[in-house]
Amino acid sequence: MAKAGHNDIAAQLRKEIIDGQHATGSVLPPVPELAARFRASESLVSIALQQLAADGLIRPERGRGTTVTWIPPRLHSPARFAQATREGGQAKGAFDAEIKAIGLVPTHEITVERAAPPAEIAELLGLAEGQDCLVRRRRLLASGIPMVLNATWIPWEIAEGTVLETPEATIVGGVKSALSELGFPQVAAHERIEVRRPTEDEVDALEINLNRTVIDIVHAGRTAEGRVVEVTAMVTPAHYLVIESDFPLT
Amino acid sequence: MAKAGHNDIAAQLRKEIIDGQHATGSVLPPVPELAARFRASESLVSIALQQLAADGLIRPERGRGTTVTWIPPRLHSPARFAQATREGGQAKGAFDAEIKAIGLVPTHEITVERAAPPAEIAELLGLAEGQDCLVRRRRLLASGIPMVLNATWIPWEIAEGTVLETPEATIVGGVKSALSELGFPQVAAHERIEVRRPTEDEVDALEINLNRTVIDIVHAGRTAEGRVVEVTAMVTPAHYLVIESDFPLT
DNA sequence: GAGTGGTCTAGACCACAGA
DNA sequence: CTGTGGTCTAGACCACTCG
Repeated sequence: MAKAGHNDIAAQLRKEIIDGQHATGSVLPPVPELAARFRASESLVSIALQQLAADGLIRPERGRGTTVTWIPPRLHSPARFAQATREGGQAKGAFDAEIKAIGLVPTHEITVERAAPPAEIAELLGLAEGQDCLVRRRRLLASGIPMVLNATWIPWEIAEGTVLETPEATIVGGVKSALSELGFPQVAAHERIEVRRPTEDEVDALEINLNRTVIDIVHAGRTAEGRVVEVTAMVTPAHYLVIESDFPLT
Repeated sequence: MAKAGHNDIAAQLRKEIIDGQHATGSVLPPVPELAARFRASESLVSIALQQLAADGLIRPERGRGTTVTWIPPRLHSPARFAQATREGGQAKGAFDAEIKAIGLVPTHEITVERAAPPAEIAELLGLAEGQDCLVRRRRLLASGIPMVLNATWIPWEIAEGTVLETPEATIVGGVKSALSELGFPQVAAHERIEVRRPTEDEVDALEINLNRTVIDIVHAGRTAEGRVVEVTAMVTPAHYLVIESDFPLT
């Protein structure tokens, strides 16, 4: 291997990982070994590894080594995230299927709690200060690698004492169906997609590098009367998602 | 200023820039000065500056200094990129208005040429190998800072000899209206949104850091017969864009 | 304790812009 | 020629994991 800069080292390793020479879950050679291979200092190799970590290809851990965390084909929402959440059961099923298809093991963590929504969510829901929500939080993982953070906020007065409080398992038909049966059928939705740096909480929950970018999708569903009865916020590391949609032109 | 790590230095400078202590277009203090201020080595400051450059807040240039390139409020597409391109004239106007509103000067570069589409575009347009397109490329800048790269591909057999070949100025009513008048009214569109690392060409054209992420939106408009007559690819550095959309739930 | 990655420094050297 | 940022090194030191 000829003398290389940190961009070259990163590019070469990136290529090798994507080409499958380092399987997801395997451990890269230690830094001193890579340094020898590329005839570069260990500092240089470290910088290259940080770059790959920012892309989500690897996860270096002190004392343990550098694990490959690349998820080969991108997770994509064939129709659109909206459509996926529309049918809760299927959304879970779709995630499971996509992860299984690439040979990884999908897992889910679901928590349900009562909490005050952040200002942005409260505004979308038209809630005043002090009005709580039911929050359904989900964390989706592929073979232990966190891939998606998902939080659905529903006004407490709507959700209290209903099936929505069920934490375990997926609500059959999804949150939107459940809300519909409770008398709040949704007819339209608004979505806001943003690409940004992760918050500290997201860095922890998604176990990602500080320099990774995330996609933040905020989805608000409203009834025929115009009331927003559900806001779902999804955060996922940027390179995991391709969004596709079809729509009519007027 | 207490002793700081590179993340601290980057965070502090980021805060100062966003708070307006360093105006867009101004030049940051030189590296040795910042190093003294933060009681850190120059190498450390360099790393911090690279981090900010990857976020698009600054553009360090050898010999010249480090220019602040932050665009304060985010450029956002109120309805959706699709809607903006639908009305070409207005899209240009909307960009101009948003840039002017934050005190910067919008400029445009438009080129029109005949070229072979890349494989992905050709497939969307249903073109065989060797069939050319008319390409209308636009580069939108705010006070000299490139913000958007835009390429519209139209099959040559449709565009040849029409108003679409007009390079200067915006086609009144936009490309979609022009196509409609040529007998190809569009009734629906497909969009694919992806967040990724920039290509080398994009790094040059957008004058961005290698580590910056870009948003890539590919928009395909089709007629009632199902023929795709126009594909528009838009690339913009990630933090410049917030996408919003409204749609019905069925 | 040995080996992992993470951070930082001091300094060398380079590429480039501008007076 | 001076000052700018960019890259790289060698090595010190640290935090962590695992046997």
